[in-house]
Amino acid sequence: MRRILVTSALPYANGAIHLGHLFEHVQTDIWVRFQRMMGNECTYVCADDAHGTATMLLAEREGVTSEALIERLRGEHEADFKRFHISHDNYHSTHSPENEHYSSLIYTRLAERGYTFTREVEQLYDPERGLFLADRQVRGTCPRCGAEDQPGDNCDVCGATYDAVDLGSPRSVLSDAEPELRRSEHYFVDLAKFESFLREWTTSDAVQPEVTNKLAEWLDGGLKAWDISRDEPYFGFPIPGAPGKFFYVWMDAPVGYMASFANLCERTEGLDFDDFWRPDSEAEVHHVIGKDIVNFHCLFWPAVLSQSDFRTPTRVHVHGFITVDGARMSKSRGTFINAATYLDHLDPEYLRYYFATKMAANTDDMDINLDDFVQRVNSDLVGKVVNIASRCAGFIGKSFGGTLTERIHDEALWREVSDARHGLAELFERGDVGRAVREITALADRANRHIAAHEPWKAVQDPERRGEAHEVCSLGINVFRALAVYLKPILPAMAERAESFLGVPPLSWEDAAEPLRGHSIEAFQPLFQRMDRKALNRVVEATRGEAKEEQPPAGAADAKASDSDTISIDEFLRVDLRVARIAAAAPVAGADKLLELTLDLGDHQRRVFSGIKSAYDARDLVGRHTVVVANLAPRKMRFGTSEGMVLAAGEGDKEIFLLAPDPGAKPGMVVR
RNA sequence: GGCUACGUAGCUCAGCUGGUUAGAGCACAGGAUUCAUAAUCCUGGGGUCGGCGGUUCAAGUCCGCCCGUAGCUACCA
Repeated sequence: MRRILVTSALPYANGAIHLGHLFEHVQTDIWVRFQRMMGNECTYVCADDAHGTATMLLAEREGVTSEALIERLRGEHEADFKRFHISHDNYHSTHSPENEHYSSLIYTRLAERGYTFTREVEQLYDPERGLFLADRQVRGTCPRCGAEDQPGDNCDVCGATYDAVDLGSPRSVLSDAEPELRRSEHYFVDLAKFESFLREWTTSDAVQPEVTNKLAEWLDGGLKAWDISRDEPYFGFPIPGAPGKFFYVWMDAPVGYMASFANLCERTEGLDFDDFWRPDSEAEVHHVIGKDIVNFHCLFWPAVLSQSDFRTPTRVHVHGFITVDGARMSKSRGTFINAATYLDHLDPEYLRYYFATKMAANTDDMDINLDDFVQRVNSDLVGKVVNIASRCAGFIGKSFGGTLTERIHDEALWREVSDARHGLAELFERGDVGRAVREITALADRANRHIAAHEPWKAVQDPERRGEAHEVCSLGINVFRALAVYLKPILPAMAERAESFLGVPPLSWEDAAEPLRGHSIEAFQPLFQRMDRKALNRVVEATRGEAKEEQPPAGAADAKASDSDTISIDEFLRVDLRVARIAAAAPVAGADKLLELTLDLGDHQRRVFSGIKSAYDARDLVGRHTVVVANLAPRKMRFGTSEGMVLAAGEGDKEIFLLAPDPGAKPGMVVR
């Protein structure tokens, strides 16, 4: 028997559980339930990630203490996961005594052994709020492309990466105050000292190959020291022996896995913390995470564990991200769906099943397609799998006294279904659940074909073929039972209903090895309802509603798409057309169709990229007047941001004719 | 900008180390059937495998460039 500890990434305590969290926890839960069905001891723990500036500020905005906020969210998160049948053995918090203990212990051991040091750091400080600002809490002008109001770590417009101190005219997002540069002593983990260990660990089978590649990038670039301290005020744990300094949230977050487990051990007979976490432990530790946090889990975390007398993870399972209908989840599109909103309208197992069809062992992103979602659930689960039980149970009940035959009608078919348990177990083990689901539905197809070919509804009328009808339907029930075994990690509630229909104790994986013979079953009750597309639409609508509540001032006419071919005068007037004088024009290095135009709009100048190079020479344009769409949303282009569009006629290439007002028009004049 | 991945039928995806006419499910069309939750079975149409170029007897598969998407880029978590 394997002894396994499994974790999902800790949801952050600043919002509700949504589809993204659910995907990860369902994925983990399927693996965990599979391991348990195989007879392994599998413990699954998680916790809320409670610390950091973001929680602190959110609590402040809500007028509650950080402790009250995180306790409320922890309760909500735990309840949401429960309703999705996520079988956490413990759902703890990183703001716990156990976590403080282990975080301090790990830090102290690293410090004693010379793996930490301190250094003065210059950082922007908000004088009004009295705290140091993270890069994301500062906005200003991009030092590379000059775009205004960009975050302090990288530019949304040109993609440049920089430090917040390099921003032009910086502002604190908390107070709008101008930040000051202040010095402060920070604590670091000297990651460079772990390089040879990490080279080995990251190329072991603890991570997927593509993750090894990604990690090689950091290793090859040279590991920088990891800043693990933050100055007060900060919601977190004080660093021992360092007044006013707190552990950075990412220092204690992974320790939260240990802490949650320790908390569980304290009240669980036979579960011993050290059995799992001592360096030579033979138990397994598996982390399931998204690809955005591999550096924390595959560099920092194994590094600190390796030198603080703890074992390193057996395996880190990295998954990709989900998009909905081809786009990132978005509140305004109604696709940033919260667990609670979903549960108001739909059965959690629909989503568990659909997620399962998408799961693979790689780090590819996966798309949640709402139409596909409904189709897969209805045609695969209800139309194929459950249908087998549904179409056979009636005959068994009405014509054969509710008892299955001793004999198996088609040994070859049964063997095929039964033997599939070996291959399917391998697929579940390595996380290739999508492929497992495809194989399971293929088995359901086989059974439906077999039933159709032997026509029990006709055979049952014929005294000579009555026995055959009984055998065919009995085999159908047995196939269904095996499929229920295979689907049980994905659909635990459906499996439970199947167990009571079949009159059997909880199914384990090896139950698929042998069929039921001469066994009595209960009357059939629908095991799974078809999914209603309208209910899914209501989820999307409700999510949009939540978005509106949160951001009332959103432009009302904004998203309104007109069905008609004509537009109203009001719609036309929303287009702000202005006369502009071309103050400067230059080709763009590296672009073969673009000219960079500097336009004078009377009271200000702006930069516009225009695809007119094929028809105009830059020098001929300077001084000309033309017409520009002045309120077009700025467009991020490879060479910078275009702040408008000049109007021209023609098909392109040499056939481009720039619009020009008659003489007398002045820059900035409104065009109607 | 750099890095790691991904881009195959309307949709979701399979195609291992390059090897006969590129596959599946769903959707769609036609037929069969009626036991079953408008379920099932049979047949069929549908793809210049993101684009261009290269290596090779042979490329969806290898190489280069380009386009698009996602994540990362170490102080958002």
